[in-house]
Amino acid sequence: MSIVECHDGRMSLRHAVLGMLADEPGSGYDLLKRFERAMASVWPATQSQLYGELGKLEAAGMIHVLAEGPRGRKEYEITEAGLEELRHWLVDVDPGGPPRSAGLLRVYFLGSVSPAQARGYVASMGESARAREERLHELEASIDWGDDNQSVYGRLVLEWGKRFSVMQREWAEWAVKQVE
Amino acid sequence: MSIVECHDGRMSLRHAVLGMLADEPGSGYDLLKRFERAMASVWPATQSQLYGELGKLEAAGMIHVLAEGPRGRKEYEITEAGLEELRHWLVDVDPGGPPRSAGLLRVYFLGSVSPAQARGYVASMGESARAREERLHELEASIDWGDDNQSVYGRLVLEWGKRFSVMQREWAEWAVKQVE
DNA sequence: CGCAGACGTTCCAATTGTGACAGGTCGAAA
DNA sequence: TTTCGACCTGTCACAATTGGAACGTCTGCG
Repeated sequence: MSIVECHDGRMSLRHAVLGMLADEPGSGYDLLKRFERAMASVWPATQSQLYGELGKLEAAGMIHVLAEGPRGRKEYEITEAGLEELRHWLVDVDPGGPPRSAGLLRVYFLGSVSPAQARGYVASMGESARAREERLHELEASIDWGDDNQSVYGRLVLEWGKRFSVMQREWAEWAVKQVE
Repeated sequence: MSIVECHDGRMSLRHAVLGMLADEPGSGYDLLKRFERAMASVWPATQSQLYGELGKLEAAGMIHVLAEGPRGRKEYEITEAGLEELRHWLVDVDPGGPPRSAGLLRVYFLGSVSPAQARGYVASMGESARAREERLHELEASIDWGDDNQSVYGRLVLEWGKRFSVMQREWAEWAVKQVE
């Protein structure tokens, strides 16, 4: 049982960090910013988690300190072992079904409130989907897309978000009519 | 600060339990079965969680023991306070954006593996979506839908699942072409 | 009878996520 | 010069989630 245990269960944060560092080295602070900017809607992370993970990853030899900056800044770089772990995670599939959704859970129980309230709730789901749709369109327009990997795969994720939002909005419109 | 604190943060399991009991009284074991059958893909729960929540909910006065059965079986029923809490949760909206998705997270980092592998991964996402699509269609056919609340709102959730699966499959088909 | 298997509850240990807090360094503007 | 905001690292306590083990009770069956 080596340090690189095969905890095949979740812990995707670890891989999120590895993935960001695989793209480009950076400090914990950098990663925090990158998480906020690019992945807030896919995999939010707090500072506590990030620094904790960085410490564990370094101990496990998956990343190492590339350089130290002004204020104790530690710039991390992914190691060969880290890259291997990342690829292993990416290839050994089984993303495990759709994740839990508090929004949908609520729909199950809408029988406990009045039809009018239920309709209101579903409508608000549609509205928030529409708002997300707009935000994503703006985001798309504000980024200058290149041909690098990050652009290609980032575009894939963005497109997914757009399609998801459209689906949710259309579903909500349909659902409002059903609750009558 | 009453027992019914306003921990507005998550903890949807509590409300999932309340929702199930609002629909129909039952024991922990019953709920476990119902969770497996109806909500496995929306909000999975384990026995540890269920029994724990039941204890806390009883202590908080949101449910009470309706009857005791053969093997120490305790059949719970939701109380007025519990119903109120459930409705409060349903109405005080803000479901909080789309949840984290390990599947999408991976897409971000596909630049770390070969295009062929990336294409393979995206294709597998499409395939699993297609499989889910089929399962849901079978599920739909196997249920005899009535006009009760459970049927109406259950149908809404099912439809959401179907649309989600279709979206994901179509996205995957599109994405495979992009990775070239 | 004896026992497999469903029923039913309870406890525990480990991991992960959240939010607040504590502290230190640097650059630039007032 | 002082002060402020951005930078940068870390720790703590708590809640939520997961997974498994332990343990007793009833029912049906050979």
